[in-house]
Amino acid sequence: MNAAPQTEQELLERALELAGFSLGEIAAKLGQQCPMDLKREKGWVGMLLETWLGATAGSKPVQDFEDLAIELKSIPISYSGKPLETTFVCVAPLTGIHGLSWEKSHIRQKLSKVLWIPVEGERDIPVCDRQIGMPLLWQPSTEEEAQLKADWEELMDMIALGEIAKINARHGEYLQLRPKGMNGKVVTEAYGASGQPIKAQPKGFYLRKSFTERILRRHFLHLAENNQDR
DNA sequence: ACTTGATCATGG
DNA sequence: CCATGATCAAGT
Repeated sequence: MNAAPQTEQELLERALELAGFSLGEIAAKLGQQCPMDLKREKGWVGMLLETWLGATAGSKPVQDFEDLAIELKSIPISYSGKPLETTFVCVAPLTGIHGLSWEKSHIRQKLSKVLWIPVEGERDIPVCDRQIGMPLLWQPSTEEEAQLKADWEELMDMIALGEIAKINARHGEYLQLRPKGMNGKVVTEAYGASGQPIKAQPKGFYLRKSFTERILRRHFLHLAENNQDR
């Protein structure tokens, strides 16, 4: 519905205007029905915000706001203000990874600039009543990027060595690999232990809650400090 | 209580 | 199948 924002400032202003509205109010403005729960429409909140803000990418493997190089992420928040879920970033490449570096990786590109929009996510709040929070435009600090890079290199080393069968969600301090697919039967091409092609379950990169919690806390604590001065 | 592994919808 | 958008729910 809404046209793509032309500048970062315009995108931020639109996101700021969303704060305080409920998902049901925004859905109504878009002529959409609000689902009773998210069991069968897990991406509904993210799609709603994309539509409202004028995201352009669709299902292309680029940032939501390609021209602005900004990725949009909604993040479900608990009553205590902490993330209720990990954050999916992108699928992990399992083949053709020879010579791939963090600097050239898809995930680094996606995380280079993210507009986080917190949304109430407790299941006892009806979806239509859940309120949208203050947006946060984030770029990884030097430390954060180093942490992500370290995890990424550990995980990608396992993939490159054909150890995909050994990978589980326990690897990686801030970035983890988890199954990504319609169900456990979906398979894709990967490398086996001796370099031979094998079939494996597709994997996705997810940010652990401890990482996103720190992003949110740092930002909103900073705001609180600034407000004390006024 | 919390995380891991599984699952759902949609479009190309 | 691959990509996007994620949350559910079993297991520990």
